[in-house]
Parts: sequence; structure tokens; C-alpha cells
Amino acid sequence: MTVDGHATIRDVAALAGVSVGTVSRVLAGNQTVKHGLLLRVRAAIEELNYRPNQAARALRSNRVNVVGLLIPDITNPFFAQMANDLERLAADAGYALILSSSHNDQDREARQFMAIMEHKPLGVIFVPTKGRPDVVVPERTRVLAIDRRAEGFASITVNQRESAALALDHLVALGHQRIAYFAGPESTDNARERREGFLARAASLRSAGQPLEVEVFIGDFDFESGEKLARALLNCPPKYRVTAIAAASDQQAIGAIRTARDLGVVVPTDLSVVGFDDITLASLVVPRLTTVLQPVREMAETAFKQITAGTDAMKSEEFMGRLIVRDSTAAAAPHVTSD
Amino acid sequence: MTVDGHATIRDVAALAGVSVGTVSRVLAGNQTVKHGLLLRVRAAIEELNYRPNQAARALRSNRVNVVGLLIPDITNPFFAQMANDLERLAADAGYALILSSSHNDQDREARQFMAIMEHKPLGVIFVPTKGRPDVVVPERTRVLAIDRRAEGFASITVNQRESAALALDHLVALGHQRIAYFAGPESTDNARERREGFLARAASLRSAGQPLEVEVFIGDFDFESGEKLARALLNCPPKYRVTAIAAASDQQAIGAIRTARDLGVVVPTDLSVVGFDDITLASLVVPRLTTVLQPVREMAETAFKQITAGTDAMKSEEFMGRLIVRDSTAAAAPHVTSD
DNA sequence: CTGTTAGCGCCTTCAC
DNA sequence: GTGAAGGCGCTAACAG
Repeated sequence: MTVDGHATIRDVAALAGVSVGTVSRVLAGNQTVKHGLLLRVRAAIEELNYRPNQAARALRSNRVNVVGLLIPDITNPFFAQMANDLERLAADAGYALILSSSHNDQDREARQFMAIMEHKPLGVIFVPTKGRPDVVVPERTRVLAIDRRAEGFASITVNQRESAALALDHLVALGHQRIAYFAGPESTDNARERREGFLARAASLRSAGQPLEVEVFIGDFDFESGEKLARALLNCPPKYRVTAIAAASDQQAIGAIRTARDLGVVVPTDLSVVGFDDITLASLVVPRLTTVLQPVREMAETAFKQITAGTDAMKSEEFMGRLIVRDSTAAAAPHVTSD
Repeated sequence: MTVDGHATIRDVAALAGVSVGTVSRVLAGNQTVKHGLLLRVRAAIEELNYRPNQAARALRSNRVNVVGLLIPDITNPFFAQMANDLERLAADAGYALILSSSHNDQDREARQFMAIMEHKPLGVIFVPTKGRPDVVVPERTRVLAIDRRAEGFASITVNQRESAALALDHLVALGHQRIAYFAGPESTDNARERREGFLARAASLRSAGQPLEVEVFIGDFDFESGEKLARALLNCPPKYRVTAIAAASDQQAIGAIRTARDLGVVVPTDLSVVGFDDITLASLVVPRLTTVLQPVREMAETAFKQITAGTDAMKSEEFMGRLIVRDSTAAAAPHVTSD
């Protein structure tokens, strides 16, 4: 017994009448233990309610059943969902999750990264703030970027360009020809790529003969930005208005819907709105938001699988967004397309 | 140097020309090291980019710079805020935060609790699901319940009764006399206590001569519940309607506002709405939500301070909610109060 | 004040 | 197949 009342591997060995080596082998699931001893050891473990000391294990093997997660901000619903999925995966596999926030600050990111490293995690999954974080990573620690790419690391991402184009395809299929795109801040790669993908698809449709006008408005990813951009945009007579808005985030889209309602513009009859992300709130607003889902759960599963995949090299994977059609989009009113 | 390329305390000692004991003392912030040596050690640490091995430290001292956090669900904005505040406090104090979710499942809670324990955290802060979790806690581990009480543990809570009464006081001061209360699920202590506090204050006001009618509707804490209860309630002519709704959660309140708008009931002119919690969304909806703030940040600070307070016994503390007046409440229309 | 040293609990050779 | 023993990196107790 240790001071704190916990049994050690020696107590187990003594009770089972074997050596610590044998207990250790049983713990490791080593097949080379005779069945009788195995049962005795198991019984002793049970009786003493023995739990291996993770610290000792970590010290010896320089690796502990911990996975680090470093994200910009846990109060962002998108990252909260990601943390939730990863925590569940980790817990079910017997790993603990160390959570840390960079608050989009590169220095803080580097500091937090190193702080996580001190705990000798099996691996670290992180959402890079920008560029390559200034950290030294031991060869054996498995590190993976998620949601955003980071120089020098494998990454699990979503193809932003193609996914953003899905929103445009959907609107065009509904007959919309005058469309506004609410972009996110140009300082983030994801916002820029979404905008580029959206515009590239627009250009390609136009050169295929599709009549189409797209106006771009640049803002932030949040609710207020969506409200503000929409207010400027919708404050004109219907015949001059766009018939649809595609936004770079669900928050923007929800803000736009709110403004539309304030201005008496009916969604989706007078105006279609598409978001991006599929946060939980998207299916709770009225009307329920049509959006492009980022497959967070699958990304989390893939990331976790790679982190725990033994010694294989990490490799980047790219996912596709999926269009989720709900109630905020509808066919363009015919009188708007003509004339 | 160890295999993984990281310097150890011995490398630092060698480079600085001192013993490991001295380095250890410097690390511990021990004052009894001569200034010259201290500087040499610091320089060596810097040069080698030395990071103490937390596992070794944990093994030796049976205590590691880790705090465990066990909450029901990180995707709940209220808990996300709490996790955010705690993570920040922990990081700034040099602690790592192990995050774990119970998903309101008692068995899972117990399992996760023990899993955290294996990592020998300095302490654990947890939001109890119900009753006393079935766990064995070593004497030295500091455990604290937060947001909800748990038998056998000190807890950091909000006085639900008094806080809920604040909402009523506010509405009554605005002249409201017919009020609906949207309660949360009776299976949770917090929901029950909020309802009881609200009704107790109503009774006390009435017996002091204040004309007042309160109708209680029981639902869940979420958006949909608020919408549903409001729909049933508001679908009648103004003269039969309540003039105000107080809800047990911001989500319910926001749902109610949404329904009101759908039914053409103008908030706050025709109907005042008060929430509870002050989630981030509360100040983003239109109209911005009047609500009772739960002082999450202060609770987190108190909890963290206690956990890291050395050997003092933990003690329960109770906070008060604070009324945050925004735009969803206004004076009752005079014609409603008469007749 | 500083150096030396004995383990913390576990895993992993190395003998047998 | 099993036991014995060394040592992972660090802290704390004890000498000096």
C-alpha cells in the first residue's frame, strides 16, 4: 500500500503469490502467462481494487494515456462539438484528454503546446492559429492539425473551396441568379478559401452560360457581422435586391435571417439564406437553416484513430462538406429572375 | 539527454556546474539558493530548453500540476463558459486541465472520475449529476462540486431561490401582475429550487398586498421547450394573456421570444421576457435578453483558488445571481393591469 | 547554503 | 513461463 491508500503492483504480486514481472505482463495483456497465474493475478487486482499508477507508467515508458487538444476557443460551438467528440472517443479508449485554449494567440499557442508536451501525451491534436507553431516536438509524439493546415504537420481538414461551392450549386439549382456572398475575415485561410471556392464556381457556371451575379461582402464570422451586412444589403426595393445570401458561417447566416425578419423580408419566400458549419443552433432557428455541414465527428474519429494508430506515420486527410437542406432556402421568385 | 532529445535535470545541473538538488530547488522557487547559482541554473535551463518531466515529478511527489474538470456536456454554452474560465486560470497558473464529460450519466460520471484520479491530479472540480458519486477519493486529492451540490463534498453554487426571485422582483417593479413561469425539469435540483424561489417570492409579495397571479409551466431547459410552452400560452386574445414570462433558462426565454415574434406578439411592448443564466447568446438575440446572470467567472475563480489553496479544507460557497436588464422587458401596458 | 542519495511504481531486459 | 533487478527523472531528506 502506498501512503494514499492505493495498492501498488507489489501488493498485487504479493497477494497473488507471483512476482511483479508477472503482474506487469498480465496488465500488458501479454499472452505468455500461464492461465492459472493469470486468474490469480486478476483476482488479486480485483480484490485490492488496484489501479496502475499512470505517472509511474509514464515515467518508465515515456508515454502516457493522454491526448492533448489545443483549440482556439471552447466557447465557439464548432470547437465545443469537436472537443466533445474527441473527449468521448478518448474516454472510451481509456485515454484522458488535456484541454487547452490558444485564444488565437500564437505565443499562447506555443506555450500551451509545450505545457501539454510536459505531460508526455501520446499525441496532440491542435487547431493551428496561423502558420507553423514555434514548438519542438519529440519524434515519438504524434501531432496532428485539425480544421486548419499547419506547415510541417499532417492535417485533417475540410475542402473549403468545394464545400463552399455546394452552397452556390444549391442556390443556382433553385433558380437564383443574384446572390450575395458574406465572407469571413481574409486573415484566415478557411474564410479566404471558402470565398475563392464560391467565386471560382460562379465563374465556371457563368462561362458555361449560366446567368449569375455574385456580390461579395467581407465581415467577421459572428452574428453581428451577418446582421450588419444584411442590413446594408436588404434596405432596398425588392426588384434591386439579391434573392439569396450565402454566408461563410452559420452565425452570419443566422444574423442575416434575423435582420431580414426585422425588415419584413420573408425567408425563404423573398430571400434564401445558406450557412456554413452546421452548428447545433442551425437546426433550432426559425426557419431552420440550410447549411453546409462540416463533418466534425468523422474528422474527430479520423484524428483520434491516427493519433492512437501506433507507429504509422500521420497522414493528411481531407473531407468534403455536405449540403443540409432545411427551410431557409426556396426557389427564387419568378418575377425577380425576369426583367 | 534522454532518448527523445529532451534535456533532464541532470543535464541542466551539469551545464550549470551544480548538483541536481540545486536545480530542483530553483525549479521549486526555493529561496535558499545563492543568487549566482540561481542565475547559472536559469541560464542552463534556457540554453537547453529544459522542461521538467511531469511524470517523474508526479511519481515522486504523488501530485501533478493537473486539475480535473468533469462536467455534464461541453456543448452546453453554460459549461463551455465554465470550462473556458477554468482552463484559463489553470493555464496561467501552470496547471494542465483534464476535461471529461459525464453526459449526465451516473455510471459514466463515476468511471470518468476514477479515470481522472489515476492521473493523480491536484484536485478535481466537478458538476455532479445527482447525489453522491460512487467514488473513492484519496485524502489528499482536493475535490469540489460546482453549480450543483453533492453529498459529501464542498460545493460552489448559486442561490437558486433568491436568484430566481430577482426576476420576479424586476417584473413586479415594472408593473406586471399576470406572469407565467417556465420551469425546468423537476428532476434537477436547480430547476426545482428556481421554481420554488420564484413562487415563494410571489406568495410573499401577495401576502404583502401586491396583486399578482403566477402560472407555472414545466418543461425542459432547451429552446424547443420555450417555444412550445409559449405557443400554448400566447395563443389567446391579449386581454386574457399574461404580460410577462420568466424562464428557468435563457434557452427557454429565447424560444419564447421567437414564438412571440411568430405570433405577432411584440417583445417587450406586449410581453416582457426574462431568462436565467446569461449565456453569450442572451446579448445577441433581438431584442437583447433581460436575464439573471450566474457569475460563472467568479465561481470558477473561487473553485480554482480553493483547489490550489494548499492544505486548507475546502469549504462551500454560495453566490448570488445578478439581474441584467436588457431590452426584452418593459413596463406592463396599463390597459392590461386594469379591468 | 549545497551536494549526495534513496526511492516513488512501473516496465523490461536478462537469467533461469 | 517466471523471477530478479535496474533505472526512467525527479523531489526531499540528510549530510556536510
